[in-house]
Amino acid sequence: MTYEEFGRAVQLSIEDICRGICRGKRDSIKIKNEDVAVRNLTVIFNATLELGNRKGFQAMSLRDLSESTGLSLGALYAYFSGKEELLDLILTQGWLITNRILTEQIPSDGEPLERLRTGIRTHLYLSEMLHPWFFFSYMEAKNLPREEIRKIIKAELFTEKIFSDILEEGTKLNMFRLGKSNIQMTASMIKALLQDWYLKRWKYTQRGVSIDDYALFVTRAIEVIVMPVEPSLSE
Amino acid sequence: MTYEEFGRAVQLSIEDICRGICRGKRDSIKIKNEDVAVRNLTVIFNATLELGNRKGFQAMSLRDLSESTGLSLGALYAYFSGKEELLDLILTQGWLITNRILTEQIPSDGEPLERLRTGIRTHLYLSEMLHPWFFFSYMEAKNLPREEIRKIIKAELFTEKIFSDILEEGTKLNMFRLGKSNIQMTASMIKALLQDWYLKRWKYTQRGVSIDDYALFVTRAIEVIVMPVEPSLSE
DNA sequence: GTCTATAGTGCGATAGAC
DNA sequence: GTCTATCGCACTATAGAC
Repeated sequence: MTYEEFGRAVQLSIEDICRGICRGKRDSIKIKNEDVAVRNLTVIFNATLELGNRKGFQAMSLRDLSESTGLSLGALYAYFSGKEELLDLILTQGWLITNRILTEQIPSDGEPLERLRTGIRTHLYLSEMLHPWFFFSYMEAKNLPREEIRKIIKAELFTEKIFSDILEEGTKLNMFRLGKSNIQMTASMIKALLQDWYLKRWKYTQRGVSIDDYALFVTRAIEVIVMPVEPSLSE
Repeated sequence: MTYEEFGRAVQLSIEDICRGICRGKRDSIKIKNEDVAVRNLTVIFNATLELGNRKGFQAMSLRDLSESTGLSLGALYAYFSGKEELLDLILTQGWLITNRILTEQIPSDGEPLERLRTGIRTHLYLSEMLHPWFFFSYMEAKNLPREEIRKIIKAELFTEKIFSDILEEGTKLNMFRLGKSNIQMTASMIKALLQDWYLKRWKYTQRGVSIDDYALFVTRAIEVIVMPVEPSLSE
């Protein structure tokens, strides 16, 4: 699977996220016309992610957001009750979608090696598709209230567990060769490499490293570590 | 070398950083008594790093800082001209020290494998010793003015180059087996793993993974990738 | 060198016209 | 649904007493 194929298979955008929110919160949201609500909420979210990733969510004022969206200060409050709720909406909804796609796309059975490869590619592709959201939620995590932080930590560990489960099964089947403590460390390492893609995208873009190049590199690196005999990185 | 040994060899603390600043800025700083200046600047820096890492530098008010340091609002302004300069002081000085220690500790000649191992350990140990500073500068980087961001990017690439130089030399000497494009990707991967240590320290601490455990894991993982025959990760 | 008091600014949020 | 106008508050930074 390449990123292009993934893009065709998984139609997904910030707009879909917004539609989900509108449906879910038809009571609390003050806008009755769904098309208007979805359209504006999409503009608001994109602007929030852009401003937040550039100067930080705290530093972004609602006046900035107003200017950037073309909506007035007053109008913004028809879509959320305050800055705090805006943050919560973005994070919660993104997290729901991420989990759904990861669970859907990574087969729960089959060859561990194949599942490992699919897991790595799916996570990379998803983070590419929702790059502003992934970057935002990583960078803002530490500034959140305690309850939100617990959610984010749970999400981090959930993703890691997807990989450690695969590694564990492969080890049981004697296809991977990892000691018990190294299973968790390796899963953690996979996560770190997946995150580096969206945290340092400027670097990879600048070097002409495509997401499929990166996926291939990570896959091979992990395979060398978990497999008894090497598919070598050498050219 | 273990972390404990490193700690004895490299005496270093936030206080030393502050003394460097006081000496360097004897003109602009309003405090004449160096001992007082160093002591208070140390308190200010530690509090700034703690508050900044918990709620974000932008969200930290000087009132927070005043309460946390025990100095009054007015007194703080004897040590820096404003929030912006405070940020600049912390980042610039930390960066100077980091570069100095990395350059000092990683031998510029010798066996590439040994230099690789030393480089990994030195960076890990240094980031552990100055953990609040490393975490802070990573997380605040994106919110900085353009000129500061250029500095940080330069620092990122500088560290990466230390590793890609080692990998390149080892490849020339036929001790490592890496294609040209994989040299840079591997160096980038090393950086990502080094950064994961200080970005997710809560996770590793929680799991009882010590910094020396982590250093060993990373070293072995990288060795499996760069070396033709494996020192295996298996137990 | 450190304090208290306060000036001036820009924020989040709301009210009420359209 | 969206606007403008404005309230009350918290912020950065400074002035001047001690």
